[in-house]
Amino acid sequence: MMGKEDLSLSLSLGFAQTRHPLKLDLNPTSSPISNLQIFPWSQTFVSSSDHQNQQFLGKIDVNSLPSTVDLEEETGVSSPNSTISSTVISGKKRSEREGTSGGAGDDLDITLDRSSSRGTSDEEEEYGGEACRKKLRLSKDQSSVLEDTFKEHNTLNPKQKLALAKKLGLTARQVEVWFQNRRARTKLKQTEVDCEYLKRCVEKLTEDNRRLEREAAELRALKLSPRLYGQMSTPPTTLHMCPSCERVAGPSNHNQRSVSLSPWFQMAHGSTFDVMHPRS
DNA sequence: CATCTATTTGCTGTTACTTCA
DNA sequence: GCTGAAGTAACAGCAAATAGA
Repeated sequence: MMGKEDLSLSLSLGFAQTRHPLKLDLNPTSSPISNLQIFPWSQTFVSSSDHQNQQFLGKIDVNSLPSTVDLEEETGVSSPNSTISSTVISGKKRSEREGTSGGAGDDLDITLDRSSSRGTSDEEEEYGGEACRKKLRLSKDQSSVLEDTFKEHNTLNPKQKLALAKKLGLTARQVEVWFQNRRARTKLKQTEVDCEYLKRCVEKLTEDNRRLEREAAELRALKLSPRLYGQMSTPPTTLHMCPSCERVAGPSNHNQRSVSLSPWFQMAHGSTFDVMHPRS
């Protein structure tokens, strides 16, 4: 079984979704998320000849396509070292749809891929003619290899999928499902991290807002006091807000993070006021 | 070249099973 | 042994990309 620690190892904003990229760039320079590991393989590999694929090929020989025995595995014979139980299948729409597919691709193994483990005739025979949904538990070794492979590539091309399935004694469909679920878990974990970060941002902004409102009220009170206002060497109107960046700045230090304030303000609040890192 | 259709692939949400406290 | 929660394998449905007609 895989713990949360395992998941956290693989968190990445670079989660490769080529069609639905996760675009959440909250703060590229200071976000805690930026500390998370960005995998070098986050770009999806499509061609079997690219570099990442070759790295993968170094571990698994994808050129040796599954034998006849492997094809039999594809039809639902599960790993001998896996725990198997069965239950009545919930639905077969996809199986029916995909079971009729095939023939268009030049790689039969790949074409058969999605129709495997979906209540084929072999499977039905194995479970007494009743369509069954097998729920197996992957062994530690299988999970470990899958996890290692996922760390290198979070998607697999058909050849890699088949090779990995062969290596693990699983069906290509099982490998595909595992990777789908693994990507989903990664994304969920990342969403949780992003959510926590946004929460902290909201809390900080809320606090900043409160503090600024307090300070504005104090400034208004000071301005209404004729004695204090008359002693000011610089009128409070020397504070400006930049219309573009909306930062408060003095007359000569536009866009600086630490803003020098008028003496009357320093009296009340100290020497400087950091716009981005106000004192709490 | 534009359009249509079939196929593939990944994502999301759900279901069902396993494990564990 | 029972139970609920958490984890996860397997699935359905959908959308987007792609290839071929």
